[in-house]
Amino acid sequence: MDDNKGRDPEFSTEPSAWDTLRGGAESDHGVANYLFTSDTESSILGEFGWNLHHPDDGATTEPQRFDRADDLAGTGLRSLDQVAPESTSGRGGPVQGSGSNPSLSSSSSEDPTERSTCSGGKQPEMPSKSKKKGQKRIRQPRFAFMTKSEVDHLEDGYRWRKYGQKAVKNSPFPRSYYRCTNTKCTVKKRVERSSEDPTVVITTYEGQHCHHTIGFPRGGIINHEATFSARQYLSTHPISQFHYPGIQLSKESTASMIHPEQLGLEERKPIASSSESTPRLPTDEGLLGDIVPPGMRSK
DNA sequence: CGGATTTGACCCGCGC
DNA sequence: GCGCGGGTCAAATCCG
Repeated sequence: MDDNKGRDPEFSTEPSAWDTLRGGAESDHGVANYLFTSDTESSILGEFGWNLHHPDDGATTEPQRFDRADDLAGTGLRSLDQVAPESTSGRGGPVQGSGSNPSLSSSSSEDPTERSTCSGGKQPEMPSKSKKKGQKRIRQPRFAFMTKSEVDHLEDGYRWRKYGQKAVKNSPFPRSYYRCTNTKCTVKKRVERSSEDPTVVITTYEGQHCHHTIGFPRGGIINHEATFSARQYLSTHPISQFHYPGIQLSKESTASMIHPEQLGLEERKPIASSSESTPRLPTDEGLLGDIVPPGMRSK
């Protein structure tokens, strides 16, 4: 809805972004892409708390972890500018509100961790429409996964507000942009369908929640056990600190596992590459304890 | 009426 | 330098 108009290749038949993903994986900046292969994903997912399966369907997903923006280059989600920790999106308008007042952080989270992860240390407010020029934006860590599902929306225990939708080049399906409704939370996610396989939903999370989940308003549940396990896993597997508990497919979903091979992901970098040894994020200190919902903590 | 969504405009980075 | 494409803003609109 924008510049795309007029030259919108929206319905072109060219390869999709995910085609790029398959073979175009390139981490120009030597950034490590973390991809859970079929070998490890199940265990990791399980321990990770990704109950990416509908209680009835047993749907699964294929997650990929991106520590930095650039890494998404491989996913076709290229050219994701770097967002400075202080400003997830330079323009930080009202909606961006997240940053509105990190220091305000209320109640349960006054600890520094929350500030650092939630607001990313972002400035309380950015003049709208004045993205700091010259300031390279540093993206927050991302975690993407593909889900075979009829529905786009995965219940993950958080509330999201849609703030944009764009036509994706070479794909008949638009990409939707959501951000966490929590004012202190800057987490965002993109949802799009694979142009190649319309049944595949690609969800990319960016940032880390600094608050608790709200549960599943639509009747879903959070797998506390799994999440707890995830905590334990995370505590010993820094790489997995990126934590999104309780992802759940909705009823209509007929999700099933998508194997890397099917997506040509075997061409991607192996899960554990270089920096995995130290996959820690700048803001991960004490993170785990903060992003785990209270109920799970008490466990 | 307030919150969520839609959607056109704008900004920015990157490739050519 | 320019055009393309992605990402975000924000006013308008929708909806409960």
